[in-house]
Amino acid sequence: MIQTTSVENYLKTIFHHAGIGNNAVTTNEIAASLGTKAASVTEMLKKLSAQKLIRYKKYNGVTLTDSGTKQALLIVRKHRLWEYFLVEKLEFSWDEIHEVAEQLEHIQSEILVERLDSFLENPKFDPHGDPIPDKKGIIKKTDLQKLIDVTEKKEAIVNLVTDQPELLRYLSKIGISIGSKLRVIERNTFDQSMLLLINGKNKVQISAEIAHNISVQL
Amino acid sequence: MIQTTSVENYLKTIFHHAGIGNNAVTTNEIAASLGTKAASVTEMLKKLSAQKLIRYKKYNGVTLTDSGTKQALLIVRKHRLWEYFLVEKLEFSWDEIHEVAEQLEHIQSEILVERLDSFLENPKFDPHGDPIPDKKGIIKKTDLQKLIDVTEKKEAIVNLVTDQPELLRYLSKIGISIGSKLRVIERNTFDQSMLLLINGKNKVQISAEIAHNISVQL
DNA sequence: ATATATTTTTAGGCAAACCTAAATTTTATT
DNA sequence: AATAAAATTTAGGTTTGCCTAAAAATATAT
Ligand SMILES: [Mn+2]
Ligand SMILES: [Mn+2]
Ligand SMILES: [Mn+2]
Ligand SMILES: [Mn+2]
Repeated sequence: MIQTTSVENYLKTIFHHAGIGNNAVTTNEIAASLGTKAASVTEMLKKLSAQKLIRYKKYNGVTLTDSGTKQALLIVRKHRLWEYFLVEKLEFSWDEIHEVAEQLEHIQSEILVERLDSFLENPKFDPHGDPIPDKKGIIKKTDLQKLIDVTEKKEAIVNLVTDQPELLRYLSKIGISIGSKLRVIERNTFDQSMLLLINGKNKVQISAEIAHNISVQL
Repeated sequence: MIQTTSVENYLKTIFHHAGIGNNAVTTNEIAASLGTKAASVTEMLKKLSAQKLIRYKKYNGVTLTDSGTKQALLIVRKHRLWEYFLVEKLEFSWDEIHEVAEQLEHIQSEILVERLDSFLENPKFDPHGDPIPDKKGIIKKTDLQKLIDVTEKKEAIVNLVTDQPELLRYLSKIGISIGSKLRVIERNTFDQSMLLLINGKNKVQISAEIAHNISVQL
């Protein structure tokens, strides 16, 4: 079944908020995430439920069904493939791509997705380090840990950052990108901020807020 | 001003039907072209007119204003750039691209269009031979003539074909593509059908209907 | 010139997706 | 357990873009 852009955005939002455990997602979370009001969300949840894309019991939040998950994964696949395309082929920077990918992810054409995937040589991660689901919706999972949890003196490689333009521009400014080698020189126990050595060159102090949005591999 | 997909499709349709002279386009023509009803068109014409995208006087058809033309040209530019991309980069065939381009043409991002144009190395014609307007909306005009008007014994190069999937598949089947060299061996004066020699190799008989949809350069 | 046919517009409705305000249910606090 | 607060749902509207049926205007044919 072909869905409207709106339905696709609801599915994607529920998918992202449910996390790996497919936990129940609340009406308010969805509303906040989509920039709509709770009343509008309730209305849409009834429609999604009628289509068996979600399990919905009044006042109890929602979970995606297998069908809903499958559709959400396809949208995520398209979003991330397009982001990869924009960076690798069209020379966009990583903070410019999300908004455009939000539009491109809704283009309906199976052949387009598969040809794009081939053209890009089947990338496994998007420019922010998020895994790209394969045609069947399977996501490669890597074991990452948040930079905020890395102990003093340890070294780590940046593998994933949160896709938020402001954060991304800031990271670019201080010289952090996917693949950067970080050494945690010092952790401030008061505010959780940390002093980093980036690629063995520059020392930079980052807030806990920033450290929460960077994931690394030791 | 950002327009809805629907408004963009109306502008594009009016643009295509108005032709080079910016002739008035009728309500029924638009309805037929968009697969909507005349009543819906009338309603939309009022909105376009209120936005000064068209000149509209009841019962008199419409013409695009400069602003309307400019917007239509941008959509046409995007449509044709995406078609070029699909064929040249993603290995689509010329009959598979129109529907996808109908969706892609509505992606709103100026930077995307310009980066795509650069990535494709500023193509001047799409896969059917239609000229791609440049950033300013300027279209390269070539002097072509319809194959139906080519006199017996003459040779001509195929430069443009109508973007209709069924026609395109048929042309592929009989070996006609952009750049093919055609010799008009014989014209049937009864039904206007013609016998062609394609690239000096194959002889093929085509109907007047087909000949109307091929344009050539002598 | 009048009658007929065609085109276009108007009037009244519908579905999708949003909204605000009010009612209801659930959760948290005393 | 009763009350207050927060979350969710319901009720009633709005806008966009479509529809059918009827009315009005224009074009065509006798
Ligand atoms: Mn993104
Ligand atoms: Mn989206
Ligand atoms: Mn096309
Ligand atoms: Mn379109």
